[in-house]
Amino acid sequence: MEPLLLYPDPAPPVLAQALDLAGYPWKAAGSPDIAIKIEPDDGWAGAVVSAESDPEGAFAFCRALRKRDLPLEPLLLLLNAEQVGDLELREDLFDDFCLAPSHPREIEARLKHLFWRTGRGTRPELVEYGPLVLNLETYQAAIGGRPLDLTYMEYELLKFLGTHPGKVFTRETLLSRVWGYEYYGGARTVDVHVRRLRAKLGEEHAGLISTVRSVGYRFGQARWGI
Amino acid sequence: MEPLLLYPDPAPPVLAQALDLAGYPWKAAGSPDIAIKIEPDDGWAGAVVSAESDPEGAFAFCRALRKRDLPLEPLLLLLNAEQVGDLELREDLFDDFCLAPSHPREIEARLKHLFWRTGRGTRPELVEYGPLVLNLETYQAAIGGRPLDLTYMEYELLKFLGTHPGKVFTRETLLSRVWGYEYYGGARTVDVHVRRLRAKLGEEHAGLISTVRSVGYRFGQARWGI
DNA sequence: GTGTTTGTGAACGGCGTGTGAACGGGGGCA
DNA sequence: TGCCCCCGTTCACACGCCGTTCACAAACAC
Repeated sequence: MEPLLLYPDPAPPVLAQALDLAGYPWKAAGSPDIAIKIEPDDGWAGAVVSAESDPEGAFAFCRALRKRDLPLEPLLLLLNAEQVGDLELREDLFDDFCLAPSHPREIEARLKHLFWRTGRGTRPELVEYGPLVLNLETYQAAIGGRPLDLTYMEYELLKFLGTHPGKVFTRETLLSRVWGYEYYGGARTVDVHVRRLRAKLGEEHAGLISTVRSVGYRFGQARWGI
Repeated sequence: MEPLLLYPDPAPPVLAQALDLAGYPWKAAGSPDIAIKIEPDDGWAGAVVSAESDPEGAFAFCRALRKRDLPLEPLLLLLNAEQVGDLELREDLFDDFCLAPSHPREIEARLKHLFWRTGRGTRPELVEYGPLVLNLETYQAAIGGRPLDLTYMEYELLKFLGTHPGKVFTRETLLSRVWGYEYYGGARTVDVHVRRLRAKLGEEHAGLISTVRSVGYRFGQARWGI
């Protein structure tokens, strides 16, 4: 996804943190000239402008973005509560605004709605580990760009393992976490599913799931930290 | 100026006070039926819906307003901070939202911006995906240029799926989002509608709706980017 | 070498889904 | 007011996928 353009530079820590949390890439610029200079080839996904510390500069920044050949949108404006009056007669400079103290989830929700409005759709929720990608919204998986045709339980198992890379799980743990707490089946069921997963991952990536003898299974490389 | 439509009835005191302060006339209604009954000849200027006390009812109210021949807009939604997550998959139900405790001046500013925005028509009237085209204004559908003769529920289902291409929905989700929250019917109803949709789409395009076993249905192909 | 643990192939059976058909309520029309 | 058609809903049944289990072979530990 293309990055969001932020103002000012450095961006307000709360804003940067909120965007990182929501998974939006971003770059900050302190002036329209710099924004052009660091603009990616694919352009900006949108802009988030904070008018909290320097209102004049912020509005000038917005105006510059709107005057481009391809007006930058969507544009989200961050304000202090006392600055609401400043919005008057500046309706064309922004698409939505957010009042401080702005909660990260409000910023995220506003960006989401803005992207939906402008027809760009939202980003899919992905689980990634090396060449493996799981799309949680579409229930599809791919390894090295090749789509995987997984059954429901295979997908659920791989999703669980993929969200806890490096960690070793016993069969009992997997049964309770993936199959459900009330599950009373044989532990060998896990083995069979792991085998089928390895087969579908292909010889090249079968090693992504490793066996820890007398314990259980591990996805990805062992972690030595944390 | 035409009045704003408020929900619920009686309207939250803070909201009523904010609108009075800003000089917006308004009327409150507790249900879509009442809203129609007390609607002025010139129609509503817009709506402000509070989801703070009764989220279920509020969203149902929004949906009813959007399903009218002339969808009511703009629609401003008032929420508690914890309800932000509820906005997911409901992007089409509102044009802007405002988090409690909402300051009167924020509500005023948002209404002002909404009116400025909607003066220029921002809501999409077409839903397109590949060969499929849905005209939201005329309630007509076409696939590959060939008109589709869809019933009301078929159209609503296809519209919902078509506005979220690639995403998998459970039958329960579809029932609540397309049929309505208060719906308590069998999940197999969805199956039958999907079957009829596939039949009307024709053998060539029946694959547009794919079954995800043990989960639900997906429209169109998965998106791996953006 | 022996015992335990895991990989492998195959078969069973349940459950989720597709399919055809029928019911029944609501709206249009006479 | 009565009729009839449309359409949303529900039911019964069949099919096939897929989760589960088993028996046996292979690998590893001691």
